[in-house]
Amino acid sequence: MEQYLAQLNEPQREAVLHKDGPMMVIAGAGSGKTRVLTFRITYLMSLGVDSFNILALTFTNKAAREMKKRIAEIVGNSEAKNLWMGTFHSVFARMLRYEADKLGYPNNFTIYDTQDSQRLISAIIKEMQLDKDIYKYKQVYSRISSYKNSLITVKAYFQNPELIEADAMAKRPRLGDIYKEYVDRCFKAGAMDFDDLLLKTNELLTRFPDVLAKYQDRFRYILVDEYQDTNHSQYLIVRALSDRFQNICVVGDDAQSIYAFRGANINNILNFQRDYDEVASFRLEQNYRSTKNIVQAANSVIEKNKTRLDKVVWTANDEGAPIIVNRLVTDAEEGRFVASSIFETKMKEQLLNGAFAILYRTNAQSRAMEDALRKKDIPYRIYGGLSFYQRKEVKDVLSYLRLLINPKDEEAIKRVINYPARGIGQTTMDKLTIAAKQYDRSIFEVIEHIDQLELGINAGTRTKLKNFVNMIKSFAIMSEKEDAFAVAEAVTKKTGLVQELKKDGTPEGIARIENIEELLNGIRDFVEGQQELADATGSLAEFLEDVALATTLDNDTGDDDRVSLMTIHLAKGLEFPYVYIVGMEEDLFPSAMSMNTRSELEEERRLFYVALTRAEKQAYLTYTQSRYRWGKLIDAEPSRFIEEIDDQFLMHMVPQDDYRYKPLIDRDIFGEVDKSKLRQTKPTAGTPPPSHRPTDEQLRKLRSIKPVQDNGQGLPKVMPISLVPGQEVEHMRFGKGKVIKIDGVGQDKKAEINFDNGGIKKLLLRFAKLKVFE
DNA sequence: CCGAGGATTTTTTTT
DNA sequence: AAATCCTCGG
Repeated sequence: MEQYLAQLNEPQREAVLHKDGPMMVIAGAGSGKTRVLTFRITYLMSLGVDSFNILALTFTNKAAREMKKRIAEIVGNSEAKNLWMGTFHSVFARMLRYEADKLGYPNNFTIYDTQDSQRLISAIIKEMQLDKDIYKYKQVYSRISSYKNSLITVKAYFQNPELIEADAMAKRPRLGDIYKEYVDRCFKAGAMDFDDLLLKTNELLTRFPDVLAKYQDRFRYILVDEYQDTNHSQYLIVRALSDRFQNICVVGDDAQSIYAFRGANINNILNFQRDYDEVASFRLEQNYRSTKNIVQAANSVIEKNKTRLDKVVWTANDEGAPIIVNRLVTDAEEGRFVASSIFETKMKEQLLNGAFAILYRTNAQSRAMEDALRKKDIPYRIYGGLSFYQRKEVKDVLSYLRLLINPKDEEAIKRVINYPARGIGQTTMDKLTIAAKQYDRSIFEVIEHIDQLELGINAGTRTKLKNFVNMIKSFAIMSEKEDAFAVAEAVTKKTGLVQELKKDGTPEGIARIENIEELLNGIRDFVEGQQELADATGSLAEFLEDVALATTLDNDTGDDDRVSLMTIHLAKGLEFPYVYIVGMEEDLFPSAMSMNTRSELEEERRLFYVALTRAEKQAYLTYTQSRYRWGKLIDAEPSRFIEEIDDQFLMHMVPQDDYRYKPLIDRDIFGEVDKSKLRQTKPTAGTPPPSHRPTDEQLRKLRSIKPVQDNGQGLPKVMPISLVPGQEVEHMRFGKGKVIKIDGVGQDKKAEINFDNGGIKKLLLRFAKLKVFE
């Protein structure tokens, strides 16, 4: 053990050696928190803590796998295997499988992914004959999702007049009814959506004290990584499980909280010390990842946020090069610049492609980068976007497999009952859906009894339906004897799925066949790989669960050398020597959707902080003057975040003044850049952030910034603002102002506001996110 | 019931 | 620009 402890710095060591009781580790970017977590777990085991009693919750399954591997190297594989480690979703899905019957679910329950959920909601809206322009399925979905993450069940919803009122005000009075129907349908289909995995875990632990006691006793030591990104539902699970032994260790960085949009509540980490008694708190502030320049630049950005814990990240690393900022004319040119810059650097420094990452705010930005990289023959890999398992052809095969495991799976049957086409159309499906509702059975069961029912379906179609059901049943029988791979292969052959694609003959069709083959290979690997593990059976059900909960990063084999392309969200926790942050433009980053409230803007800023701190040696920021958006050329302005970086850490490749009117300076963006033309911006006055370990005096000063309570979290968006004339308000764009009058009702409620420096404006309250002064 | 072709909409981020 | 939805003729 000593040899491992010697690898740690003082605060890291303290965090590892703290044994019992609640503890919080505030870990700055690049401060070695994974190392602390790993060593802490091995340390606990070295003290005799049984690996069965340790639960570690990570952000991706890949992170869990890697940590497990490293622990296995120290304590041996057989011990490491017993650790419960994974994402919240996968760990509790596993737990729910054991306990499903208590909640009335089959233990082979299906996990609906976002697409399944949205399709179901879409269908419900249609069935209820609601206006789809008012009840947009995506909005309804995210609404329901945020209810679930706040533990607002259907029952709780209908008991809460404020929520009902809020939805009614938003012209969606039937939202509660949709919610109810959605939950019922999921239940009947034996399906849980992503949010259910957490919600039902909460339900399980609350309703069954004996179950709670069992898991409390089992998980004596709980560690949670990326705690700043947990939502209320996750928070309650952790609270409940750690309640008995109080051995709860949370690790996180409030400055890297970037998932509020899916319910993450930054207050979970800000209030941790209030939630538990006698919290031991540790701060990891030394960054081992990046150059001084990058660390300080990032600090200068995050300082602009009001809501944060006191923490000063510093590094003993080299000064490093300034961050290079470049302006390009279009997004295509931006791509060419990045590609040629990567090419040059790679040649000059003799680097692998893996040393480079291109990060962007939205997935749509990857295209321009891809095109440029492909032209230069630079291998790359895109993470995120549409995942492999969500591609149509792959999902079709998976739907067949899901159906034979759980015939009640409504989304699966709707997807494949007529693909490949077998003469079962919408009319028939409508009849079946109505019958299923009427008899309170699944569609599959209705078809099984089709001859006893009078559904107005003609004999020919009935035969087709029965054939379909029999085919699925034959697969189910087969799966009792054969392994997952054999079954999957039979499915692709017997359903005529592959023939259908072969017939098509287009390049897309061929690519789709290849994807299906890849899926089959994946299943084979799974079957062969998993059977070595004691508790894994390599069953089809298990494979499907893995697939449903796989994060995009999880599938990364990393065995070939490529440039990485991904959104900044996905890049959290990763690091690369060279990082290109592209699309540094207003309305793109920060996103146009996130500039209405301070808390949203602060989240964007944290996102930028995350992006910058991914870089070890060199960061590049690029922006364009115009870019294609929705197929149209849009003018762009440089992001405010560029200005927020202290100038001394930047190097602009293009002069900043009069950029709109002057033609580009004489340089070849495809190749050489005339270095004499580069301008290092003059250092500005003011206190630069500490470049080496700060003195105590400096620390005290810097830490005197108090965290501000943020109330822009969780559900408050739901609440309509009630304004009266005379009230003082603040608007993100227009600043402070006074309300003159209010008119309109509900959705159309408008306020006339006199802004101090914007004049009189009429704003729809539904859109204008105003801050009200008391 | 099926598919082609046109109209419409979409972009924030993801387990 | 691309994906999805919708309509209409066969």
